[in-house]
Amino acid sequence: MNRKRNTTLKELAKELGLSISTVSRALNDHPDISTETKESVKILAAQMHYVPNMFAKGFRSQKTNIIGVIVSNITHLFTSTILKSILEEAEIRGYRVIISESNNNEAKQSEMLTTMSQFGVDGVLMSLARKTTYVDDALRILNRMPLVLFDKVSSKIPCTQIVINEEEAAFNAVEHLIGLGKKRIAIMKETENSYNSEKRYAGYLRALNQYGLPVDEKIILSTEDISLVQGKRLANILLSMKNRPDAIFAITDNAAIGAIKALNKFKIKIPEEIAVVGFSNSINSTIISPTLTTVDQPGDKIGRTAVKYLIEEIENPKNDLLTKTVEIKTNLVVRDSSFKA
Amino acid sequence: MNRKRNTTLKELAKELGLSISTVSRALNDHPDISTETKESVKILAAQMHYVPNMFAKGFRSQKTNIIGVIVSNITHLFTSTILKSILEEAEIRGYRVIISESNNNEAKQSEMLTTMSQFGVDGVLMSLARKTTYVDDALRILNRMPLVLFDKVSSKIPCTQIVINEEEAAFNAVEHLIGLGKKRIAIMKETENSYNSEKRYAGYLRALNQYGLPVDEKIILSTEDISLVQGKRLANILLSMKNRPDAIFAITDNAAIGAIKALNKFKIKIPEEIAVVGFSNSINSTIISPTLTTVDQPGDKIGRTAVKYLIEEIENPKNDLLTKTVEIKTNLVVRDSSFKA
DNA sequence: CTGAAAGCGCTTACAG
DNA sequence: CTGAAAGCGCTTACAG
Repeated sequence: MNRKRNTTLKELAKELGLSISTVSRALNDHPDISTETKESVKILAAQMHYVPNMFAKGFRSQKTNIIGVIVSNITHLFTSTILKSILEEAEIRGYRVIISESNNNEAKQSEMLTTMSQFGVDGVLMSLARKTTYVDDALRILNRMPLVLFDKVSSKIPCTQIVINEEEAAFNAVEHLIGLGKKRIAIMKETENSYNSEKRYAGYLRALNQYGLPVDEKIILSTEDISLVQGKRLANILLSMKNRPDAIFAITDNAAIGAIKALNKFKIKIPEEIAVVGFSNSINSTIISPTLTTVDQPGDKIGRTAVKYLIEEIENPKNDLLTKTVEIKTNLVVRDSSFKA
Repeated sequence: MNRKRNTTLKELAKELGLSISTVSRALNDHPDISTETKESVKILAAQMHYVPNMFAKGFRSQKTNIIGVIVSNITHLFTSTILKSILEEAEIRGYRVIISESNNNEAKQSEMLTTMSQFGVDGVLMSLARKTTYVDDALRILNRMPLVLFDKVSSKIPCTQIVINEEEAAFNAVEHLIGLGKKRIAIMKETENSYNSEKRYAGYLRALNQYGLPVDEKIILSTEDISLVQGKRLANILLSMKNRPDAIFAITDNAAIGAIKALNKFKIKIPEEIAVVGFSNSINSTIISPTLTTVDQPGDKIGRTAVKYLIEEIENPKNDLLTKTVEIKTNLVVRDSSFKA
């Protein structure tokens, strides 16, 4: 079949008996052009369904109005919520978005950065792949365009970073458990020292210290992949102890839900015998029984803030490299898994 | 700060004392160029971190290798699963992806189509906004580039459409309930006649007919927004009947889960008194208690298939407009909400 | 085997 | 108020 080509400035110009320059200016509301000319040009443009070719435009002006976004896994609700707000906020500000997934693969992530650069995006938003150690590509990108990190960040990359108040959020969660009278609070965290896991662990320790509770290594559990299955497994370990904990703080909802499933199986009363608190406020936290107390991370706000800072840097390139860290406040959502009946 | 610009062919050419043409050809492995020249060009290109400017390239060749994707809501797991596979499959085939959300807003959807066209994407993948009636913009796009619809489709748009076997899937689900000995099966569906809801309803009716069960309008419930809350509400209506159903087929997992929550509240035994089957195999279906029997929609396969057909049409534009409908098979996942103990 | 030149669709400094 | 011309970075038919 024969595809129609898009209408071009040239065709409009020919049709109107004007020059391409004039048509271009008329469409862009240049003050030099007379109102009547503008009028007639716009009418014909609408009639012929003229849409400017953004490639030509961006190519010419060295500005594409495209933002590149790199995340590890788009199917995580937290991630897709952030993406949704990025799409919305970017669109409001006149930018389009190209999304890539690294799948937590560092090599892939580097490759995506290169691709972004090929496409001449005006800036990049990125949440780092787990265990990212090689940051040279990110640094090279940073030399060419603004880069803003969010959620999974790294101090090795001197750029604006948008995070939640991880430490404080964890502190609040544990403090809440202490407020319920819990004295032996286990934690389920990640083995490797991801930014997020480390901060949450720090908040846990601070809460115990501040309220004079002993820190017991035996109930500080770590796992590589902090998933539902691992939550179950770790909960079973806790249940097998003579000196069981009376509360569990899991640094992800999935692990917390796995723990609840394990506790339910053994008919442990939640929260009376063991209270459980998660982190993320995923949908599942309202589906599980009992419903899960958890930290709500405002993905929406994270996305919008990241876009705001990135576009600010794109449009005001005068600023020097700034390593600003922006903390977004979270909220503890108390539900049945920790509610003192 | 001073951003570095990307290295260009011109710079490479100057450095090497070659013409731009030769450098371009060397990089593209043109047969005319000598091995040594290619070698030296490629070495310098790597050293100087040369990345081709895709804008210039696409602009010149009238091919961007970008696919536009329009979905209604990226945060639905089913949608993000499809998107994930679209990203993967497109990348394998050398395409990048621009994603837009319509938020089920028809005007927004039209706008997105125009934007896609502005960016000169090579083709568009789209899942229609609910209640889409105005298809002129889609038809215009179709005149300019290949368009493939998936999931939410419309017979008004003559293009390749990727769907699941909605009718058969619903038939199988209801047949399964009948196999358990259920004789009075309620359905929760959508008020408006979306493609998906209609097909599932048709499957429901066919199963009842085929097994000689009466169709009772009173237990055929419709709602505009087939959500968890609505599922609860409709379940309460069913429970208030003198002649209660012994099974519920909800055309979405959310509604099914809402129903289960309502039944749990009234201590109705699931599946003995009332069995429940949903549709989607969302994560929640394994979190709810009892776990939910549901139709697994292979989002992954839908995405890959859509990309495959679209790129096929992009790269072989000779084919005439073809209204092919591709059906992806689904699977009934039987869990506790319908398992005869 | 290599180069000069045109051109993709647009914007914009320059000239009138 | 309008137009001719250059140029963004690349590819490719044409010439040698």
